Amino acid sequence: MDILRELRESGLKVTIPRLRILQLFQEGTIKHLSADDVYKLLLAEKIDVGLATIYRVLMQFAEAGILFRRHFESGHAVFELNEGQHHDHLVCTGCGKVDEFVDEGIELRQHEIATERGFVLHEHALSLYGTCADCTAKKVPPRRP
Amino acid sequence: MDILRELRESGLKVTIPRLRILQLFQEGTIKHLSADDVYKLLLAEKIDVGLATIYRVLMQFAEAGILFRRHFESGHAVFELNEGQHHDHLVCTGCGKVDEFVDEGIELRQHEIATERGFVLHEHALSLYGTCADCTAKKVPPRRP
DNA sequence: AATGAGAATAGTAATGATTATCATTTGCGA
DNA sequence: TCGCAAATGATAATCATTACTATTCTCATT
Repeated sequence: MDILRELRESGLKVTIPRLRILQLFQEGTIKHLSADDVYKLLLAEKIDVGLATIYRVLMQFAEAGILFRRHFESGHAVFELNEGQHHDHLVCTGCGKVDEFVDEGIELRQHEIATERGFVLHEHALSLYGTCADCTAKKVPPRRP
Repeated sequence: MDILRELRESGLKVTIPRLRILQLFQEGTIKHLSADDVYKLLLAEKIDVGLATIYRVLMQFAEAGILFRRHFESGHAVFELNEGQHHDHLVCTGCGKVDEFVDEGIELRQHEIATERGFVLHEHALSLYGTCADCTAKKVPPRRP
């Protein structure tokens, strides 16, 4: 299977926790998961796994480029599958929904800005915070993220 | 003084910790300070202040719009003076230096993107991570932020 | 200037997310 | 199959932040 190769190529042994965690992300039911989210989901599947293992594995996956780690200024990290295509995030402060987008113009401009200032750009994080259509309809007030 | 008015207008009483903390930011020697940075700086000035007070005051200042709270995905928050003009950040992963910039084009595009997706935009955070000219010269390797 | 009510403080305990430790178990190449 | 390094689960430790509380301080009113 594809998952197995991906793990082995990263020098990681194929273990139950790693397989299950990777599957969770590949199912794609929820794209952004925190360590605790993963823990609860696995416990619900009656998989005997320690929280420490989850943190370890998520970190290794991020190192290996299998997952991305994001922050969304919420005090805890969330992870999502690296699907090649870079993208930024649009987060609803009402319901927590996360939308994704790519804008070539913004990407380009970022590189120009970095270069103008003598920086070599490695990475960037752009998150927009707002109220989504649903929450606007429900009159959920804006909240600082 | 101007600081006094700013505090009173926010409904905050004028106290030593608040004055000193605000001064730290207004001096502008370092623009981005974490709660712990502030704590250490005040202790160095022999000001008897509790860490809890710092967190409380920084939060109140942020609520009052006197300071901004930022994250830079480093696991802890940093604060900076609200000088009216919105700006984004360019962070060097080598030495931690933080540069600031504003780009009207990016700002505009962000609003368009949010609107296209039915979001009402309240706020956004754009941080570019790279290696600054100095660190490039010193061959400091890139690091994930 | 003295006073008093409520706000603010320092110290510390508590919390939540994450990391380190370590004895035990497991994957997998020889 | 065997053996050993790698990985795991349980738990303690750490780090940033928040909650709690008795004491102190600010400031509008005397």
